[in-house]
Amino acid sequence: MQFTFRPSKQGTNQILGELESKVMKVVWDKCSCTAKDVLDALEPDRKHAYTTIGTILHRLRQKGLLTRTRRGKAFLYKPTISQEEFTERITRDVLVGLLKDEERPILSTFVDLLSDNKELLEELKDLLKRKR
Amino acid sequence: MQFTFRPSKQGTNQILGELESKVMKVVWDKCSCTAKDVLDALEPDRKHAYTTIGTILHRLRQKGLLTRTRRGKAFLYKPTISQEEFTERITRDVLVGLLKDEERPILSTFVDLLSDNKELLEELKDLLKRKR
DNA sequence: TCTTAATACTACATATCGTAGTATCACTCC
DNA sequence: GGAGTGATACTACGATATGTAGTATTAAGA
Repeated sequence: MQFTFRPSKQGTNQILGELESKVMKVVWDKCSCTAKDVLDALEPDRKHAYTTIGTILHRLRQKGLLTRTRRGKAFLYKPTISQEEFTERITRDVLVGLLKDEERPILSTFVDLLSDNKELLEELKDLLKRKR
Repeated sequence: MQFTFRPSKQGTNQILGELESKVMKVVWDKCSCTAKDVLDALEPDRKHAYTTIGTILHRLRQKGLLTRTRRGKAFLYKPTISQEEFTERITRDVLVGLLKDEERPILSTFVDLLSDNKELLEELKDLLKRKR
């Protein structure tokens, strides 16, 4: 999967569109559900057309994030990857992307950003110790 | 400046379009130049229309990456930020974007990625030591 | 086989980026 | 100080991503 990362956004929204994000969250939450289920779960947000959800579900399948199986008249959508795995993969890919450029001051910038946060700093030190 | 980061691309191309990237590189390289200069510098690549460069230059100004001053008949374009500063800023913003999500396993993933590279690992340790 | 819920297909809007044509502007030279 | 022309502004089209939803078609189940 090829994606773009939007640092200014939040969570999965940094990768997916707003509605795509919401839909994925519902499917992750329910583990497997129909388009109708998604529509109902989204309802508190705003009323979307049934077909809008269908389109989003279709696109998420194209992106490889969902599969589906028929259940009676409708389809049952399932994530191909857990939210945790998704987050991990994104984190990894973004970092790999950053590390590609050897001119990029990623180490110093990273440590710099962590400076404000003692806990993270300690955690990083621990991780490094364990690497030895 | 709001941007999207494309991990799969290379260098400034992770942020800017392909042509935008090439144009910025020329301007950074020459420190200041006209549209004509850019066109000539790009020539080895491929022949673009003069007006295409104009459009790109205009968009880069909109993005706050270039300013210009008149020099005779033409304008002289200058970067508002050095390539190093740009790279730094991008690196910083992307990392901040990653750190926003506390569920994101950024530390462990980072250390993991560095595992293959003894030098980087050492550099990181040094940076941390100096932080104390 | 018919009904109808559900999906597929199509389409429009906005945004970004590559592309370039036409209209207009402003130096510079006579 | 007017004309010529090089340079820029404005406009526009195509492609892709995303939100949106209407219409056409399909297939489950009675």
